[in-house]
Amino acid sequence: MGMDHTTKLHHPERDQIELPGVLHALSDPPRLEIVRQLAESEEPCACGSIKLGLSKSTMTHHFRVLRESGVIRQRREGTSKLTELRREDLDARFPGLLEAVLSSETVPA
Amino acid sequence: MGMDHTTKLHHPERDQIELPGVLHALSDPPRLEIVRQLAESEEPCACGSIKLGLSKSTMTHHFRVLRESGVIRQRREGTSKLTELRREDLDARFPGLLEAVLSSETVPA
DNA sequence: TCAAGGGTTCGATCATCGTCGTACAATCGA
DNA sequence: TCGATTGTACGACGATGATCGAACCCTTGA
Repeated sequence: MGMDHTTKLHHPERDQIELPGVLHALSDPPRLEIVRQLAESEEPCACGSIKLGLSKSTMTHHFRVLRESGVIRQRREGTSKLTELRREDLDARFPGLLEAVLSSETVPA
Repeated sequence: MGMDHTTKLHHPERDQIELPGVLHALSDPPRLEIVRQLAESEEPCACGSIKLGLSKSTMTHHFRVLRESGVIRQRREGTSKLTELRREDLDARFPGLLEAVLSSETVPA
């Protein structure tokens, strides 16, 4: 069976999550949409269940940006990869930020 | 005397302020610092009173990004230009966002 | 053992961005 | 009118970023 459940994926520690990095991660519409979908499901969500009409490699890129900035956490689960929002870490580090971002309209203009 | 007090500078209407644009504007450290300083003074502030060790043209660039994304408002006042945060518009559009951004540490790591 | 599903890596491409220096414009004070 | 102050416009340049296709890897199920 697989060892090392929280597989070798660079996740910053809570203290190392930087505001500019988070804001940059969230400033891209596809990534914002990913985050919204993760927020809605509230449960760890398979990477591939989020479809935005982008290629697989582009999705991998976006998930990496989100992960390395500290917005999401990912772990292997069998053949797929489970993704979830780092709500508690974000709330601890930047109180109110995630909620403010999530509560704004999806397609305002 | 000068006519047209709110001089010809593209400011988006409140309704047209977009979240990705705001997040992108705030994701750059120099711009974040500008916003913090504007928030501290709480009064319209001369462009040039904010010094970050960047060239004039770079500062102009950053002010434009902030203005066109709807984060700040600028108007001519004599020889200089007064800049202020669009607190009310931002709060109306994205409640809690500005406060969350401003209340986070300046140099955390 | 092998095939398939799910993700990653790599290189390429094209766009955007941050920064600068120089030149320019506009306003006010002397 | 002149000069000083203040900010803008214009390229330019290097860095970063978003996107893709193709090749590859890893796990599971047959």
